[in-house]
Amino acid sequence: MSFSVFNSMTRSVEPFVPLEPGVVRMYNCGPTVYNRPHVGNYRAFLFADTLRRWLEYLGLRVEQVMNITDVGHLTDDADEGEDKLEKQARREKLDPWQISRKVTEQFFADLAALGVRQAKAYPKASEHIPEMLEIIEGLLAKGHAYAVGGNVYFDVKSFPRYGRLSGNRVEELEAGARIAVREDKRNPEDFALWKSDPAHLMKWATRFGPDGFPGWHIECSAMSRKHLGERLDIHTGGEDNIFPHHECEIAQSESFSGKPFATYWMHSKFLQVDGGKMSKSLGNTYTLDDVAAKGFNARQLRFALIRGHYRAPLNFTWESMKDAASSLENLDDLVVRLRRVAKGQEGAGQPQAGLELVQAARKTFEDGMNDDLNVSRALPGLMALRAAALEGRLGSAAALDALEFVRRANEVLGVIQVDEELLPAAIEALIAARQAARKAKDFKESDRIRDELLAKGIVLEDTPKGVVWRRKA
RNA sequence: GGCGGCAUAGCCAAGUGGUAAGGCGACGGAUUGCAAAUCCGUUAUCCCCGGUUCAAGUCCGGGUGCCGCCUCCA
Repeated sequence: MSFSVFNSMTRSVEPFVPLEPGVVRMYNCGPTVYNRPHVGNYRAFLFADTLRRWLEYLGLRVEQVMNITDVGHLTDDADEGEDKLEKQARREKLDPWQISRKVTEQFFADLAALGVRQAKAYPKASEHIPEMLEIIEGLLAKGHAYAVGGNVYFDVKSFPRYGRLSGNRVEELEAGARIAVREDKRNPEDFALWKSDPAHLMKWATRFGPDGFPGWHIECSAMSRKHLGERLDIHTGGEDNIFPHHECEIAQSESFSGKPFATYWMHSKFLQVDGGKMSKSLGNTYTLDDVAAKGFNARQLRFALIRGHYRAPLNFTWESMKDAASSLENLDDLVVRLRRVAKGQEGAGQPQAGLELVQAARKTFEDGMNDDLNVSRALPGLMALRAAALEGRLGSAAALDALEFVRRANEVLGVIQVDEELLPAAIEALIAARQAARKAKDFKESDRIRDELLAKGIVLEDTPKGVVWRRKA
């Protein structure tokens, strides 16, 4: 079975075939850095990371680029529309550049904590103004855009395919318009490539005027072109990006280059919280710190966010967070068990026993991931392996094979504790002291030591073959 | 009003028309110095109403509910 993905453009699952064999050029819509990202944002970024990791598992080289939008978007389309970065800057009494720098650093720190692999580049909108202007000039020259005063608009009527991605029809958009139409646009659905406003703080002087700044969509067209070329294999984003953002990107990029922009459009579903929407007013836009305050680490959050299918709504609750943590603990335990079987400390007598179970587990995992990154379908492969290990159906050679597989699977999941941890000598001594106390039937002392270890996060299990320890999640 | 997605056990969540994966939790039993872990067992008329079919969670029609977009929120 080969890798298939759901393409938002065709609304169907298609086999994934890169333009150039062996290489995938992928552009991920990144954050607007005016506010620290929250669990909802992480879901979208973890989806992109999982996709990249799966492509790498399949042996493809992934050229991944994620943009950092550090030029403020207007909060609305009216003339006095305020931009998010500038609004936040005023709130914090900083200038917008300081805000974007601060939030960008925070964003990278969060990604690192979540175990997200680094993209090839994280281009910033503010550093690609010339590239944007090049496209704008090109669109003007080709008659796809027009300048009015200090503003430049894309002429949507010049691009008949506009609306294909979102399924929106221009006529219907007009009917539903709720924003006062700017009088300088030829048509209400035209969107800005470049705007001018003397009151704007982040601005650049061009032939259109001294106080200009880019429209929202142009940055992605410019930066993807610069870092990945005119044609992309995959373009991702949250489902909210489909319209207008991606629709406009397609119009600009394809009108400019005359080539198809991205082959596959992939969008992740919004995260729900407590069965409803996540919003600042409800106070449920949790950050990594909020999650930590509830006693969960980033690894557990990563697992909670990737274990559902990226295209299905995922309901985030503290209970589901706890479930995920417990489930993950068992995956960690799987590795520990396999290691013991591989060392011959337990398991089936025949080293080769259960090799076919490992093969089946691998197939379950790969079939699931190949099916449009269906992590929920893939995970039972690992769980089945744990059951096999517990039931003593694996021999040492099979366990070794299984360990290898789990290690590889975790290159994709990025959540399992696969490396063997050695305990500090002081802890080892405590375990030995407890064993001595138990032998002497001094259970009061042995239980005291067990509690002491538990407080240090070490759980002891007395198996028929002796005591084993594991780290409490 | 227009476009799109979703609805499966207490909770999370798979499911390719052929008789409901997996996880978390709960309950009963075994095991244990007590626990933990583990083992055995129990835990779903698949949102509602019609229809197609030998057969529907899966297809079709109609409801209901939730989510997203409709000019700058992943």
